[in-house]
Amino acid sequence: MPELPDVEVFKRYVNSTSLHQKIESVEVRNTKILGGVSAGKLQSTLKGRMFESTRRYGKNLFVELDDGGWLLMHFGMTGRLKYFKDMDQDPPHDRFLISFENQYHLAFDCQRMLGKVDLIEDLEKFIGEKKLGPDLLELDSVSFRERFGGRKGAVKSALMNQQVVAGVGNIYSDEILFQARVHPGTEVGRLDDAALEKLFRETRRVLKAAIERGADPQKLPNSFLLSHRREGEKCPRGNGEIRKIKAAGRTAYYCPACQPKANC
DNA sequence: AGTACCACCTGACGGC
DNA sequence: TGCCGTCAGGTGGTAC
Repeated sequence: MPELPDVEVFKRYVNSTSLHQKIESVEVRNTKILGGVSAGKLQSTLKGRMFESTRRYGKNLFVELDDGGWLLMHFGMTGRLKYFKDMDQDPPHDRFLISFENQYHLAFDCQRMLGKVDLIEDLEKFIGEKKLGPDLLELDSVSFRERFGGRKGAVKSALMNQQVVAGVGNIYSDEILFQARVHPGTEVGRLDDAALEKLFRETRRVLKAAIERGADPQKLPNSFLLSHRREGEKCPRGNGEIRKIKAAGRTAYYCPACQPKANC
């Protein structure tokens, strides 16, 4: 689940629940979700501190501590956050639990444990080391075209490559390509400036619409592919039947009628 | 530079 | 009911 829109929603969730309160305790329930930091270091660093602000870059969420430094959260495939008071509300796959002085808790729930929690000193350094491309909501259309220009390979692969542009994964790449009427296997080099411009606009429109609706698939417009990700399902534009293929190593859903393979 | 494949994990689902 | 293979929206490594 957690692509750019989801992580942006998590960021706003942290902003509205967890800032400016003293952290009373920290519990690491499964060390597999830790990045480079040890459980002890994480506990000693967070205890007694407060969260001051948040930042998102691609699919990464950073939470700033009141004495500098950042808590990094990456949600993998199944990560999410939950803020609650009574421990009977503790989510089922709570791997990392922060307890505040106000008796509320923030849980990092991560069923498949592919998410990561870590401590970061320098955001720019982190982004540089990961070689992340620009965040998809931060770059303009010129930079977008530059990032794609001269690349080889399939457009879906490029959209999902965090080193090209950061934030989009399998689900939203399908959505963007559907909205832009581009077949997922289209070679990037076959897209002219107009097509890249269209792709850029649809990327922004899709991501922003998803964020506005809390990244909840149920709340997205019916014109979106997202809730029709089943083979044989009718295309939301009424043009064809949704098909499932392997593209860029992932399962891609698309509408052959809206997204013809003609110019791949 | 790109791609294909595997690994990391748990859990849900369909077939038998 | 139970067992087994397959698959799932992410990332990173390796080999080609």
